[in-house]
Amino acid sequence: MLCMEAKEILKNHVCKITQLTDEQFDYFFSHFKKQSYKKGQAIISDGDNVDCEYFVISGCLKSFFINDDLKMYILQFAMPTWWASDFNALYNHTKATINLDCITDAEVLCLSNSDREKLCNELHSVEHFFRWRTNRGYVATQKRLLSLMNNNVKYRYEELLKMYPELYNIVPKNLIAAYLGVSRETLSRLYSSEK
Amino acid sequence: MLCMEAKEILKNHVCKITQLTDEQFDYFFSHFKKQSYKKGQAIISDGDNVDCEYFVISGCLKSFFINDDLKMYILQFAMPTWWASDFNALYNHTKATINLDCITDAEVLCLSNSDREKLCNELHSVEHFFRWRTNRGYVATQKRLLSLMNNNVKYRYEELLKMYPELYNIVPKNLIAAYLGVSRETLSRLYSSEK
DNA sequence: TTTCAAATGTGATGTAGGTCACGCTAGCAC
DNA sequence: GTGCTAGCGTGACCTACATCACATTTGAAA
Repeated sequence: MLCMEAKEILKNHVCKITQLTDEQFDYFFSHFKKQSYKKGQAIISDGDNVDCEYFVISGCLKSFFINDDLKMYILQFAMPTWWASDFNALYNHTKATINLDCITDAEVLCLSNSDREKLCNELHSVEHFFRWRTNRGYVATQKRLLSLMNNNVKYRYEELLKMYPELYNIVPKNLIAAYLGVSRETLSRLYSSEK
Repeated sequence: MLCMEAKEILKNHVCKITQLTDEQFDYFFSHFKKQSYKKGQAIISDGDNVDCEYFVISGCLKSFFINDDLKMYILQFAMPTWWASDFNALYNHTKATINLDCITDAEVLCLSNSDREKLCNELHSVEHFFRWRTNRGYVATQKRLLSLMNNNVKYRYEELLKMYPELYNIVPKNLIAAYLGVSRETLSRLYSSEK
Protein backbone atom coordinates (compact mmCIF):
# COMPACT_ATOMS: atom_id res chain seq x y z
CA MET A 1 0.00 0.00 0.00
CA LEU A 2 2.68 2.48 0.94
CA CYS A 3 4.61 0.84 -1.86
CA MET A 4 1.88 1.91 -4.21
CA GLU A 5 2.13 5.38 -2.79
CA ALA A 6 5.89 5.51 -3.36
CA LYS A 7 5.37 4.54 -6.96
CA GLU A 8 2.81 7.29 -7.42
CA ILE A 9 5.08 9.90 -5.86
CA LEU A 10 7.94 8.99 -8.16
CA LYS A 11 5.67 8.82 -11.20
CA ASN A 12 4.26 12.22 -10.46
CA HIS A 13 7.73 13.64 -10.04
CA VAL A 14 9.19 12.14 -13.20
CA CYS A 15 6.23 12.54 -15.51
CA LYS A 16 5.98 16.23 -14.74
CA ILE A 17 9.24 16.55 -16.63
CA THR A 18 9.28 13.86 -19.26
CA GLN A 19 6.91 11.60 -21.17
CA LEU A 20 6.86 7.94 -20.25
CA THR A 21 4.19 5.39 -21.16
CA ASP A 22 2.80 3.35 -18.28
CA GLU A 23 4.83 0.34 -19.37
CA GLN A 24 7.97 2.41 -19.62
CA PHE A 25 7.41 3.85 -16.18
CA ASP A 26 6.74 0.39 -14.74
CA TYR A 27 9.98 -0.78 -16.25
CA PHE A 28 11.80 2.29 -14.90
CA PHE A 29 10.26 1.79 -11.47
CA SER A 30 11.21 -1.89 -11.37
CA HIS A 31 14.84 -0.85 -10.91
CA PHE A 32 14.16 0.97 -7.66
CA LYS A 33 14.38 -0.68 -4.30
CA LYS A 34 12.37 0.56 -1.39
CA GLN A 35 14.20 1.11 1.92
CA SER A 36 13.12 2.31 5.32
CA TYR A 37 15.46 3.93 7.79
CA LYS A 38 15.20 5.05 11.38
CA LYS A 39 15.98 8.52 12.65
CA GLY A 40 19.73 8.91 13.00
CA GLN A 41 20.57 5.93 10.81
CA ALA A 42 23.42 6.31 8.34
CA ILE A 43 22.86 5.60 4.65
CA ILE A 44 26.27 6.56 3.31
CA SER A 45 29.36 6.99 5.48
CA ASP A 46 32.74 8.50 4.72
CA GLY A 47 34.90 5.87 2.99
CA ASP A 48 32.04 3.70 1.74
CA ASN A 49 31.69 2.57 -1.80
CA VAL A 50 28.71 4.48 -3.16
CA ASP A 51 26.39 2.44 -5.36
CA CYS A 52 23.08 4.22 -5.22
CA GLU A 53 21.25 7.46 -5.27
CA TYR A 54 18.17 7.91 -3.11
CA PHE A 55 14.78 9.39 -3.91
CA VAL A 56 13.03 10.51 -0.74
CA ILE A 57 9.43 9.34 -0.24
CA SER A 58 8.96 10.45 3.34
CA GLY A 59 11.04 11.94 6.12
CA CYS A 60 14.11 14.10 5.88
CA LEU A 61 17.74 13.26 5.11
CA LYS A 62 20.89 15.31 5.28
CA SER A 63 24.04 14.98 3.23
CA PHE A 64 27.08 16.43 4.94
CA PHE A 65 30.82 16.70 5.13
CA ILE A 66 32.90 16.32 8.30
CA ASN A 67 36.27 18.08 8.32
CA ASP A 68 39.43 17.19 10.21
CA ASP A 69 38.29 19.16 13.26
CA LEU A 70 35.05 17.15 13.26
CA LYS A 71 33.09 20.18 12.18
CA MET A 72 30.05 19.37 10.07
CA TYR A 73 28.93 21.18 6.94
CA ILE A 74 25.58 20.27 5.44
CA LEU A 75 25.35 20.13 1.69
CA GLN A 76 21.69 19.36 1.43
CA PHE A 77 18.53 18.66 3.35
CA ALA A 78 16.55 16.11 1.35
CA MET A 79 12.79 16.24 1.77
CA PRO A 80 10.22 14.15 -0.13
CA THR A 81 10.76 14.14 -3.93
CA TRP A 82 14.37 15.23 -3.48
CA TRP A 83 17.29 13.10 -4.56
CA ALA A 84 20.37 12.60 -2.45
CA SER A 85 23.69 10.77 -2.55
CA ASP A 86 27.40 11.48 -2.66
CA PHE A 87 27.16 12.35 -6.33
CA ASN A 88 30.86 12.91 -6.71
CA ALA A 89 31.66 9.43 -5.45
CA LEU A 90 28.74 7.94 -7.35
CA TYR A 91 29.65 9.40 -10.73
CA ASN A 92 33.39 8.98 -10.41
CA HIS A 93 33.45 5.62 -8.66
CA THR A 94 35.47 6.90 -5.76
CA LYS A 95 35.00 6.34 -2.02
CA ALA A 96 32.46 8.50 -0.24
CA THR A 97 33.68 11.77 1.25
CA ILE A 98 30.10 12.87 1.93
CA ASN A 99 27.84 11.26 4.53
CA LEU A 100 24.13 10.74 4.17
CA ASP A 101 21.85 10.03 7.12
CA CYS A 102 18.35 10.45 8.47
CA ILE A 103 17.14 13.46 10.42
CA THR A 104 13.78 11.71 10.87
CA ASP A 105 12.51 8.22 10.10
CA ALA A 106 12.54 8.01 6.33
CA GLU A 107 11.49 5.96 3.35
CA VAL A 108 13.47 6.13 0.16
CA LEU A 109 13.72 4.53 -3.25
CA CYS A 110 17.25 3.46 -4.18
CA LEU A 111 18.52 3.43 -7.72
CA SER A 112 21.95 2.02 -8.45
CA ASN A 113 24.44 3.91 -10.57
CA SER A 114 24.62 1.13 -13.14
CA ASP A 115 20.84 0.86 -13.37
CA ARG A 116 20.55 4.59 -13.86
CA GLU A 117 23.07 4.48 -16.67
CA LYS A 118 21.36 1.47 -18.18
CA LEU A 119 17.98 3.18 -18.03
CA CYS A 120 19.35 6.40 -19.45
CA ASN A 121 20.78 4.43 -22.30
CA GLU A 122 17.63 2.42 -22.97
CA LEU A 123 15.10 5.20 -22.58
CA HIS A 124 15.81 8.59 -24.04
CA SER A 125 13.08 10.08 -21.82
CA VAL A 126 14.86 8.89 -18.71
CA GLU A 127 18.09 10.49 -19.83
CA HIS A 128 16.12 13.67 -20.41
CA PHE A 129 14.73 13.51 -16.91
CA PHE A 130 18.12 13.10 -15.31
CA ARG A 131 19.57 15.92 -17.37
CA TRP A 132 16.78 18.13 -16.14
CA ARG A 133 17.34 17.07 -12.55
CA THR A 134 21.05 17.85 -12.64
CA ASN A 135 20.50 21.17 -14.32
CA ARG A 136 18.23 22.12 -11.48
CA GLY A 137 20.72 21.06 -8.84
CA TYR A 138 23.55 22.84 -10.62
CA VAL A 139 21.73 26.14 -10.80
CA ALA A 140 20.56 25.89 -7.19
CA THR A 141 24.10 25.20 -6.00
CA GLN A 142 25.47 28.14 -7.96
CA LYS A 143 22.90 30.39 -6.33
CA ARG A 144 23.82 29.11 -2.91
CA LEU A 145 27.51 29.68 -3.62
CA LEU A 146 26.83 33.30 -4.55
CA SER A 147 24.62 33.81 -1.54
CA LEU A 148 27.31 32.42 0.73
CA MET A 149 29.84 34.89 -0.64
CA ASN A 150 27.52 37.87 -0.86
CA ASN A 151 25.07 37.71 2.05
CA ASN A 152 25.52 37.67 5.80
CA VAL A 153 24.23 34.89 8.03
CA LYS A 154 21.00 36.61 8.93
CA TYR A 155 20.00 37.06 5.31
CA ARG A 156 20.93 33.49 4.42
CA TYR A 157 18.96 32.18 7.38
CA GLU A 158 15.83 34.08 6.39
CA GLU A 159 16.28 33.08 2.76
CA LEU A 160 16.49 29.42 3.75
CA LEU A 161 13.37 29.54 5.90
CA LYS A 162 11.47 31.43 3.22
CA MET A 163 12.40 28.75 0.69
CA TYR A 164 11.85 25.75 2.97
CA PRO A 165 9.64 26.79 5.90
CA GLU A 166 8.99 23.15 6.80
CA LEU A 167 12.65 22.83 7.88
CA TYR A 168 12.03 25.13 10.83
CA ASN A 169 9.99 22.49 12.64
CA ILE A 170 11.85 19.38 11.57
CA VAL A 171 15.49 20.35 11.74
CA PRO A 172 17.37 21.35 14.95
CA LYS A 173 19.11 24.69 14.87
CA ASN A 174 22.61 23.28 15.07
CA LEU A 175 21.96 21.58 11.72
CA ILE A 176 20.56 24.75 10.22
CA ALA A 177 23.78 26.44 11.33
CA ALA A 178 25.83 23.67 9.72
CA TYR A 179 23.95 24.29 6.48
CA LEU A 180 24.51 28.05 6.62
CA GLY A 181 28.18 27.56 7.43
CA VAL A 182 28.18 29.31 10.83
CA SER A 183 28.44 28.24 14.44
CA ARG A 184 25.25 27.37 16.29
CA GLU A 185 26.05 30.12 18.79
CA THR A 186 26.04 32.80 16.12
CA LEU A 187 22.78 31.53 14.70
CA SER A 188 21.24 31.47 18.16
CA ARG A 189 22.26 35.08 18.79
CA LEU A 190 20.63 36.10 15.52
CA TYR A 191 17.06 35.37 16.32
CA SER A 192 17.38 36.31 19.98
CA SER A 193 18.45 39.77 18.82
CA GLU A 194 15.66 40.29 16.32
CA LYS A 195 12.27 41.33 17.68
CA MET B 1 40.82 27.63 -41.11
CA LEU B 2 40.38 28.63 -37.48
CA CYS B 3 36.79 27.59 -38.09
CA MET B 4 38.03 24.12 -38.88
CA GLU B 5 40.03 24.20 -35.71
CA ALA B 6 36.99 25.19 -33.66
CA LYS B 7 35.07 22.29 -35.09
CA GLU B 8 37.84 19.90 -34.17
CA ILE B 9 38.07 21.23 -30.64
CA LEU B 10 34.35 20.77 -30.10
CA LYS B 11 34.36 17.34 -31.72
CA ASN B 12 37.19 16.20 -29.53
CA HIS B 13 35.43 17.48 -26.47
CA VAL B 14 32.05 15.92 -27.24
CA CYS B 15 33.20 12.62 -28.68
CA LYS B 16 35.30 11.89 -25.64
CA ILE B 17 32.00 11.51 -23.81
CA THR B 18 29.49 10.25 -26.29
CA GLN B 19 29.28 8.45 -29.64
CA LEU B 20 28.33 10.52 -32.66
CA THR B 21 28.76 9.54 -36.31
CA ASP B 22 30.49 12.11 -38.50
CA GLU B 23 27.18 13.07 -40.04
CA GLN B 24 25.56 13.42 -36.66
CA PHE B 25 28.38 15.59 -35.43
CA ASP B 26 28.24 17.74 -38.57
CA TYR B 27 24.55 18.22 -37.97
CA PHE B 28 25.18 19.00 -34.31
CA PHE B 29 27.93 21.45 -35.22
CA SER B 30 25.78 23.21 -37.82
CA HIS B 31 23.74 24.71 -34.96
CA PHE B 32 26.71 26.53 -33.47
CA LYS B 33 27.64 30.05 -34.43
CA LYS B 34 31.20 31.26 -34.18
CA GLN B 35 31.79 34.59 -32.46
CA SER B 36 34.89 36.61 -31.71
CA TYR B 37 35.14 39.07 -28.86
CA LYS B 38 37.68 41.61 -27.73
CA LYS B 39 39.22 41.77 -24.29
CA GLY B 40 36.77 43.44 -21.92
CA GLN B 41 33.78 42.99 -24.20
CA ALA B 42 30.50 41.94 -22.58
CA ILE B 43 28.68 38.86 -23.83
CA ILE B 44 25.83 38.77 -21.31
CA SER B 45 24.87 41.72 -19.12
CA ASP B 46 22.58 41.93 -16.12
CA GLY B 47 18.99 42.27 -17.33
CA ASP B 48 19.56 40.81 -20.80
CA ASN B 49 17.48 38.08 -22.26
CA VAL B 50 19.75 35.05 -22.38
CA ASP B 51 19.47 32.97 -25.53
CA CYS B 52 22.73 31.10 -25.77
CA GLU B 53 25.40 29.17 -24.00
CA TYR B 54 29.01 29.57 -25.08
CA PHE B 55 31.71 27.01 -25.72
CA VAL B 56 35.14 28.59 -25.42
CA ILE B 57 37.59 27.94 -28.28
CA SER B 58 40.30 30.38 -27.27
CA GLY B 59 40.84 33.05 -24.65
CA CYS B 60 39.32 33.34 -21.21
CA LEU B 61 35.87 34.47 -20.07
CA LYS B 62 34.47 35.19 -16.65
CA SER B 63 30.91 34.86 -15.42
CA PHE B 64 30.16 37.03 -12.43
CA PHE B 65 27.60 38.62 -10.21
CA ILE B 66 27.58 42.27 -9.12
CA ASN B 67 25.82 43.04 -5.85
CA ASP B 68 24.12 46.26 -4.74
CA ASP B 69 27.39 47.65 -3.38
CA LEU B 70 28.95 47.03 -6.82
CA LYS B 71 31.09 44.26 -5.41
CA MET B 72 31.89 41.54 -7.92
CA TYR B 73 31.81 37.81 -7.27
CA ILE B 74 33.13 35.48 -9.95
CA LEU B 75 31.25 32.27 -10.54
CA GLN B 76 33.52 30.84 -13.17
CA PHE B 77 36.58 31.43 -15.25
CA ALA B 78 35.95 29.81 -18.63
CA MET B 79 39.01 28.58 -20.49
CA PRO B 80 39.07 26.66 -23.80
CA THR B 81 36.64 23.70 -23.88
CA TRP B 82 34.64 25.15 -20.98
CA TRP B 83 31.02 26.18 -21.32
CA ALA B 84 29.65 29.41 -19.91
CA SER B 85 26.39 31.30 -19.68
CA ASP B 86 23.87 32.47 -17.14
CA PHE B 87 22.45 28.97 -16.88
CA ASN B 88 19.75 29.96 -14.46
CA ALA B 89 18.38 32.58 -16.85
CA LEU B 90 18.94 30.31 -19.82
CA TYR B 91 17.06 27.31 -18.44
CA ASN B 92 14.29 29.27 -16.75
CA HIS B 93 13.79 31.95 -19.39
CA THR B 94 14.36 34.77 -16.98
CA LYS B 95 16.44 37.92 -17.33
CA ALA B 96 20.16 37.63 -16.71
CA THR B 97 21.41 38.23 -13.19
CA ILE B 98 24.86 36.97 -14.11
CA ASN B 99 27.26 38.80 -16.42
CA LEU B 100 29.60 37.16 -18.87
CA ASP B 101 32.55 38.98 -20.41
CA CYS B 102 36.04 38.54 -21.80
CA ILE B 103 39.21 38.63 -19.72
CA THR B 104 41.22 38.26 -22.94
CA ASP B 105 40.33 38.31 -26.63
CA ALA B 106 38.23 35.23 -27.13
CA GLU B 107 36.58 33.00 -29.69
CA VAL B 108 33.49 31.06 -28.77
CA LEU B 109 30.85 28.84 -30.31
CA CYS B 110 27.29 29.87 -29.42
CA LEU B 111 24.46 27.41 -29.10
CA SER B 112 20.96 28.69 -28.52
CA ASN B 113 18.77 27.25 -25.80
CA SER B 114 16.13 26.15 -28.30
CA ASP B 115 18.70 24.50 -30.57
CA ARG B 116 20.17 22.66 -27.61
CA GLU B 117 16.78 21.36 -26.62
CA LYS B 118 16.01 20.45 -30.22
CA LEU B 119 19.30 18.59 -30.57
CA CYS B 120 18.85 16.83 -27.24
CA ASN B 121 15.46 15.71 -28.41
CA GLU B 122 16.63 14.55 -31.84
CA LEU B 123 19.86 12.87 -30.79
CA HIS B 124 19.95 10.75 -27.69
CA SER B 125 23.74 10.98 -27.67
CA VAL B 126 23.59 14.74 -27.46
CA GLU B 127 21.25 14.56 -24.49
CA HIS B 128 23.70 12.16 -22.92
CA PHE B 129 26.54 14.60 -23.47
CA PHE B 130 24.72 17.48 -21.86
CA ARG B 131 23.70 15.37 -18.90
CA TRP B 132 27.34 14.47 -18.40
CA ARG B 133 28.42 18.06 -18.71
CA THR B 134 26.02 19.33 -16.09
CA ASN B 135 26.80 16.47 -13.72
CA ARG B 136 30.39 17.57 -13.85
CA GLY B 137 29.54 21.19 -13.18
CA TYR B 138 27.20 20.23 -10.37
CA VAL B 139 29.79 18.16 -8.55
CA ALA B 140 32.48 20.81 -9.03
CA THR B 141 30.21 23.51 -7.64
CA GLN B 142 29.35 21.39 -4.61
CA LYS B 143 33.04 20.92 -3.92
CA ARG B 144 33.66 24.62 -4.20
CA LEU B 145 30.77 25.33 -1.84
CA LEU B 146 32.25 23.02 0.76
CA SER B 147 35.70 24.46 0.30
CA LEU B 148 34.33 27.97 0.77
CA MET B 149 32.75 26.98 4.07
CA ASN B 150 35.57 24.80 5.33
CA ASN B 151 38.86 26.33 4.15
CA ASN B 152 40.48 29.69 4.70
CA VAL B 153 41.49 32.01 1.89
CA LYS B 154 45.07 30.86 1.71
CA TYR B 155 44.08 27.23 1.21
CA ARG B 156 41.45 28.11 -1.39
CA TYR B 157 43.95 30.25 -3.27
CA GLU B 158 46.53 27.48 -3.40
CA GLU B 159 43.87 24.96 -4.35
CA LEU B 160 42.74 27.17 -7.23
CA LEU B 161 46.24 27.67 -8.59
CA LYS B 162 47.01 23.98 -8.26
CA MET B 163 43.89 23.16 -10.27
CA TYR B 164 44.27 25.91 -12.86
CA PRO B 165 47.89 27.11 -12.89
CA GLU B 166 47.35 28.87 -16.21
CA LEU B 167 45.07 31.38 -14.47
CA TYR B 168 48.02 32.84 -12.58
CA ASN B 169 49.42 34.44 -15.72
CA ILE B 170 46.20 35.38 -17.45
CA VAL B 171 43.98 36.67 -14.69
CA PRO B 172 44.69 39.79 -12.59
CA LYS B 173 44.76 39.26 -8.83
CA ASN B 174 41.68 41.33 -8.12
CA LEU B 175 39.66 38.86 -10.21
CA ILE B 176 41.20 35.91 -8.42
CA ALA B 177 40.11 37.57 -5.18
CA ALA B 178 36.59 38.01 -6.57
CA TYR B 179 36.54 34.30 -7.35
CA LEU B 180 37.72 33.33 -3.88
CA GLY B 181 35.23 35.68 -2.27
CA VAL B 182 37.73 37.94 -0.49
CA SER B 183 39.01 41.47 -0.91
CA ARG B 184 42.02 42.05 -3.15
CA GLU B 185 43.87 43.50 -0.15
CA THR B 186 43.54 40.29 1.82
CA LEU B 187 44.70 38.22 -1.13
CA SER B 188 47.64 40.54 -1.66
CA ARG B 189 48.72 40.19 1.98
CA LEU B 190 48.61 36.42 1.64
CA TYR B 191 51.39 35.92 -0.82
CA SER B 192 53.47 38.81 0.48
CA SER B 193 53.48 37.04 3.86
CA GLU B 194 54.48 33.65 2.53
CA LYS B 195 58.15 33.31 1.70
C1' DT C 1 8.46 9.56 37.32
C1' DT C 2 13.17 9.97 36.97
C1' DT C 3 17.16 10.46 34.28
C1' DC C 4 20.22 11.69 30.89
C1' DA C 5 21.63 13.48 26.56
C1' DA C 6 20.62 16.59 23.01
C1' DA C 7 19.39 21.07 22.00
C1' DT C 8 19.64 25.75 23.11
C1' DG C 9 20.93 30.47 25.19
C1' DT C 10 24.47 33.71 26.49
C1' DG C 11 28.69 36.09 28.23
C1' DA C 12 33.76 36.96 27.45
C1' DT C 13 37.28 37.07 24.43
C1' DG C 14 39.98 36.05 20.11
C1' DT C 15 40.77 36.53 15.06
C1' DA C 16 40.29 36.40 10.01
C1' DG C 17 39.24 39.21 6.91
C1' DG C 18 36.86 43.78 5.50
C1' DT C 19 37.25 48.74 4.75
C1' DC C 20 39.51 52.97 4.03
C1' DA C 21 43.33 55.53 2.79
C1' DC C 22 47.37 56.26 0.48
C1' DG C 23 51.39 55.40 -2.51
C1' DC C 24 53.89 53.12 -6.25
C1' DT C 25 54.40 51.15 -10.92
C1' DA C 26 53.49 49.93 -15.61
C1' DG C 27 51.31 50.02 -19.72
C1' DC C 28 48.29 52.26 -22.95
C1' DA C 29 46.25 56.61 -25.28
C1' DC C 30 47.15 60.83 -27.12
C1' DG D 1 57.35 62.39 -24.74
C1' DT D 2 53.00 63.37 -21.06
C1' DG D 3 49.15 61.94 -18.76
C1' DC D 4 46.00 58.63 -17.04
C1' DT D 5 44.12 54.49 -15.44
C1' DA D 6 44.44 49.60 -14.00
C1' DG D 7 46.80 46.78 -11.07
C1' DC D 8 49.05 46.05 -6.89
C1' DG D 9 51.15 46.68 -2.05
C1' DT D 10 50.53 48.10 2.69
C1' DG D 11 49.33 50.40 7.18
C1' DA D 12 45.53 51.49 10.60
C1' DC D 13 41.43 50.39 12.22
C1' DC D 14 36.78 47.94 12.33
C1' DT D 15 33.48 44.06 12.49
C1' DA D 16 31.27 39.75 11.90
C1' DC D 17 31.76 35.63 13.40
C1' DA D 18 34.39 31.79 15.93
C1' DT D 19 35.63 29.71 20.15
C1' DC D 20 35.31 28.49 24.88
C1' DA D 21 32.82 28.08 28.97
C1' DC D 22 28.89 27.40 31.45
C1' DA D 23 23.87 27.49 32.39
C1' DT D 24 19.17 26.13 31.15
C1' DT D 25 15.54 23.63 28.77
C1' DT D 26 13.52 19.71 26.74
C1' DG D 27 12.21 15.45 25.23
C1' DA D 28 12.76 10.63 24.85
C1' DA D 29 14.14 6.39 27.17
C1' DA D 30 14.05 3.53 31.08
